[in-house]
Amino acid sequence: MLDIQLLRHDLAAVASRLALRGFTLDIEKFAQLEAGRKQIQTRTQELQARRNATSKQIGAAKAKGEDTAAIMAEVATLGDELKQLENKLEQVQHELNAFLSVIPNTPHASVPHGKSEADNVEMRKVGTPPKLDFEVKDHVSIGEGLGGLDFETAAKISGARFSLLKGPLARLHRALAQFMLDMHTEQHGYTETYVPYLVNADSMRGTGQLPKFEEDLFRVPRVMGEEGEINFYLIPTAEVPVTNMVRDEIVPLEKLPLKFVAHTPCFRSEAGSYGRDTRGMIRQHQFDKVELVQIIHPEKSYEGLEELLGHAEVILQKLGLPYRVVKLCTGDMGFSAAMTYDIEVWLPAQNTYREISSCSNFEAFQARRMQARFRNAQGKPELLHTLNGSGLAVGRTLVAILENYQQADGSVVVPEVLRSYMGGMEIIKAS
RNA sequence: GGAGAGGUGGCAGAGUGGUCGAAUGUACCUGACUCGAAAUCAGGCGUAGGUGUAUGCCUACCGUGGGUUCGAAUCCCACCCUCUCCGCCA
Repeated sequence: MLDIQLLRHDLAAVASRLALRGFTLDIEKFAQLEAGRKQIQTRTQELQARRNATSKQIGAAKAKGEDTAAIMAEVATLGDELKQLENKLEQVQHELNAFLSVIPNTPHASVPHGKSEADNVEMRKVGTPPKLDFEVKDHVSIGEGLGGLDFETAAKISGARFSLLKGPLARLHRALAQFMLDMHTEQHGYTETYVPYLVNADSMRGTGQLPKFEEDLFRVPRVMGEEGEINFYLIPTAEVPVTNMVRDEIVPLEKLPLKFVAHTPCFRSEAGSYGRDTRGMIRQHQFDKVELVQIIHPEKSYEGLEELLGHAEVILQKLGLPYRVVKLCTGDMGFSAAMTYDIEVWLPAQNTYREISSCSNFEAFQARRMQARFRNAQGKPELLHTLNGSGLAVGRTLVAILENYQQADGSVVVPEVLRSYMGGMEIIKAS
């Protein structure tokens, strides 16, 4: 959510910044909603003030035992208009709120301008793609060849876009998550958290998934009450429950920054991605991810973003996986982000880099929706900044290991840092 | 699932229809006293919004949403959450 004061005072500037990311702000609609709101609100408050004053008179008069019939008759005439105005005001405020809540964040000034993925800017390449002097297989062939990856059974149990791991590959998956958690808690200063996987609508609104992206989520109906249904939502990322820990909270200044890490499954409906990445584990309805979240002082958030990005990169470095970092352009950034770096890992079978982590600064965009604040040096509540990034997507990391560490005979070498998590196993062979 | 208690300001905790946005304590800020601090004393101290050049004035907010009333923290209804006991249970 953008600051409504900013829109009131500098509408044109906000509109032009949003235009950079391909979003057209309906200036006229905003002006019209605002004008309506102002007029109705002023009139409503006038009437309320009059009603309150008169009611007080009645109270005072009654206390003295005077007759109040005349004043009561007078105030009674206010009732209808006031009720109407109050309803109107509520309606226009709802409209205004709905209007605001689908406006994306404004990009940071340093974000490169562009329309799509093609305009993202490569920051650096780290590591060298392995030279494989044999016919390179993709992770599906490798995994199935090892007898540890089974899409058919997953499809029988659930359907398309699910996978099933067995034996050493299932263990490798677990090893990866453990390794990442250990790195972030022991080396990078994050507090490990275990969080709910089903969250309420307020939490989804807080981080920006709702109201605009409901079709990307799995909704779990909970109660059908008189007021309508109450839903749970399956988390599409641990960002949602972890960031919402500070929703409606005022965090003491000295506790900042809060740094949390969580390993959770993520559930995405992948509506609108029909036909994309249908083969393999790249795009699934369910996948595991280790997520880093920082709740941070506004002046420190860009520093924090670089740091968080570095924490994610270390994982790839330790695993010996080649990757590159790209800075997303204005047109490719997510709804809530002010700046985003993607980390892309090298996948030999695709002969390209594929996204394995996304690290963003949301500035106060999420915090404003969540009313997540801290008490500043003057003792006044002020909005926090929020950051998050994958550190890393576990399934895609598994894919990268299978492909980068594959051998001519179809076996896969276990990266050294994972061996202690694998009971000392150095190589995964077909059973 | 059954029975009961409760949700009020940063925290604790009064308040059962009329100057209650809310006593009191505590925390915090300012001043006095002090070489300085503690203690003491005096004053200040919620959030959001509207409006005005301005001291300011006004509105809303006592879990959430409805309702009754001239007037609701206070009465009524529904829901959410927390706690205690019983039952069931990974």
